[in-house]
Amino acid sequence: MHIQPSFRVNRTNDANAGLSDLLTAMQPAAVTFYPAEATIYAQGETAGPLYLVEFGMIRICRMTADGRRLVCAFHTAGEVFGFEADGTHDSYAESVDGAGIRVLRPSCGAQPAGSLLMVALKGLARMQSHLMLLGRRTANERMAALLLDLAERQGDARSVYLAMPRNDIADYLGMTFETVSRVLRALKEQGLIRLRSISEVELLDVAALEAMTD
Amino acid sequence: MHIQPSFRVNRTNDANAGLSDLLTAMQPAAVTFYPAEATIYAQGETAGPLYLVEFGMIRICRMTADGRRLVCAFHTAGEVFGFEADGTHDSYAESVDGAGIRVLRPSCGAQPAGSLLMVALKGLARMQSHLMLLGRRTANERMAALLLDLAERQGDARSVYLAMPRNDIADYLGMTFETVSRVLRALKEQGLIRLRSISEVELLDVAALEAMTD
DNA sequence: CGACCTGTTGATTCTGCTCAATCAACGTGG
DNA sequence: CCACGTTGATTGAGCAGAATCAACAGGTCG
Repeated sequence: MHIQPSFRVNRTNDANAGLSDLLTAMQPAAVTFYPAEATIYAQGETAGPLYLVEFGMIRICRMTADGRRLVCAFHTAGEVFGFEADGTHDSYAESVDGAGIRVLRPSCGAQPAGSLLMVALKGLARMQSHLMLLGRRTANERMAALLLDLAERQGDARSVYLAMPRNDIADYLGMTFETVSRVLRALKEQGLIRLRSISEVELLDVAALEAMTD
Repeated sequence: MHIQPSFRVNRTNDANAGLSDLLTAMQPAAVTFYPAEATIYAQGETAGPLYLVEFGMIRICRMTADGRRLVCAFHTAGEVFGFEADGTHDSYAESVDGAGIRVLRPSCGAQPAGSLLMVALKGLARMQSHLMLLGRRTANERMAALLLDLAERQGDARSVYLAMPRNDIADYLGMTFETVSRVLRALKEQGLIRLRSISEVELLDVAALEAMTD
């Protein structure tokens, strides 16, 4: 069966596929700096533009009525966030460690829907993995998956920098920060990782970690 | 701040928003019938067209290497599935109870990216709720959320028909089918629901169920 | 009727949570 | 410089919710 270009997606599966198209279609605005813990948009706020991370780390969160929080996603340099199906944000975005954000305004003539779709589809794929993580994986497996994911995004297969505190990791992995501590210790005692510092993890056995995530 | 039409989304927030646009842009093919348990596409298969559910129910699944399954989504009449970020499906789709599916082929002249994006964004929103469900809700709350979701999609606020077996429900909610049974019993004993039959649930206290989901 | 499949229920185990103490790293102010 | 308070991380003890293991009931189909 044949598919149209609008369906077909870039075979070159680099992390920034579609991004260059998107940028040429947008008028890049200036970079705004958001200090640590600063809010980029709030839950319930009217949605509008998209945001491109230039540097630093961003978390997308949701909160239940009684205060339980889930971190839906972390975003680092080169990633786009701010999609919303209806007019309002049903999640909120905050800077984790101080981040530079560029607002993407659609330029008049261009039709960015194609590249937008591609970025949205990447988000879908990422979320599906996250779903599997939360629904069908143990605490150890979840941590292994996060470490490998971060390592890949940082372009370093051996060492991972944890820009976010334990609390954020816990809310991303669907557990408590105490369990995050314990799981890190467990992985350490299995010889899979080493804790260089509180926010620097050395991956000693990448193969074993990957075996835990599938 | 002003946003472009391509960003703006239909304010009339009916379930089928964007679908009519999509259908006019596509050449609707004939409806294919998939019997219960039939595979629509497999994990690892090359992705191509999109699929529109005409009747019946579809499940989108993922499987870990050691056989743990997660149902990422259920789709009923009027919903579109089959999106994939890269060229291959990293999930698989099956008919739950016998379903009619229409393959959507992009027509040559049209530019379906806009309506496609809208459908994809709806999928994103739905998945985010599912993430919260799996990450931060108890078994009872998860079941309440599913019941309300199905009731809304069936257009009936009082009664829900469960087209899928307990096993599918369990894998959608990230638990075991035994727990599904127990949770249904717990909700029944709390006077929130009534089990008309094995696959028919009457919602006795919608307000209380909604209070459990936020 | 018997085999089988789905669903329910019970008993027990176990993973991860709750509650709580401790510790290290900082920043502040006397 | 040191005492103090704060915050984030680690660790421990006990507990709870859901999983696992197992038995059993009800329906369907050969």
